[in-house]
Amino acid sequence: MLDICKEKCVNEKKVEQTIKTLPKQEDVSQMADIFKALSDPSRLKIVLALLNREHCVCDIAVICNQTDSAISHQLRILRTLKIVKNRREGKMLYYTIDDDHVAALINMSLDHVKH
Amino acid sequence: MLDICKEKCVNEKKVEQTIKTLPKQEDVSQMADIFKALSDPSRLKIVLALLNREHCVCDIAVICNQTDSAISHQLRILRTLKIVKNRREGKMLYYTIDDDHVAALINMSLDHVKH
DNA sequence: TCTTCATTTGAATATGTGTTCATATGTTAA
DNA sequence: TTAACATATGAACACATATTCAAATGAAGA
Repeated sequence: MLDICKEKCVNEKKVEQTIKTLPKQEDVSQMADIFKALSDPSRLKIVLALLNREHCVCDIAVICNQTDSAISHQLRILRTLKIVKNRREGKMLYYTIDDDHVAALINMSLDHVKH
Repeated sequence: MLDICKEKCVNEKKVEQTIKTLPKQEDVSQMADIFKALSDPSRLKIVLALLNREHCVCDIAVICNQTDSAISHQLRILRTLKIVKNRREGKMLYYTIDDDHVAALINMSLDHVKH
């Protein structure tokens, strides 16, 4: 399995030891998914807005200076990842954050930006 | 500026109040950059590996089951974002994490995955 | 019912991104 | 200098993704 390594510069012990510490590939993928959700500035801004309070789609559109449609597309992605949820009130849908860890993640990245 | 809103469903007060809470656009972009760096499973795996200990490029390649070249490309991105740094030892370059917040971010997302 | 309006959806397009392959650096030892 | 090797780089490709536009839902009121 690691035979090839012997002909290369690989330090097998270090490699094996680190491999043991890695989360399952499936967990790695899920972690990446969360980060990906927050990796687009438009989507991040939506989340930041909803972190302040609930908003309907067209309010978010104004806040983010984007089309209702564009916002709706992004909200669907966030909904699929269970980062946001919505409640209907008449014609309008009010969105809120549906994930406790998101706020913590974002605050941490804000810290990072502010050195 | 917000005149258009009066003809639409927008709640100006809520919108204005939320806009005040938003970080500067530049900060939002920088936050998104960090998340983007961790949003690719291959790149995330590299960071996870380096979180355990320093490794040279070809060790990382074995750990991640990828080409030296692919790893090198990803490391450049992580280097540019100052998430990793390297030190030379002979022919080899040993990479380590160069960012205190990254570990915290990752642990938080691990929590998230594990509910 | 019909109209209006908020939101969603789908297709199209333009732009971004990860990997591969071939080639270039730069270091060590002969 | 040369050869061998670890890593980096650039171009090319295939694939993902955000936004736009047009059209479809679905709710409320006339």
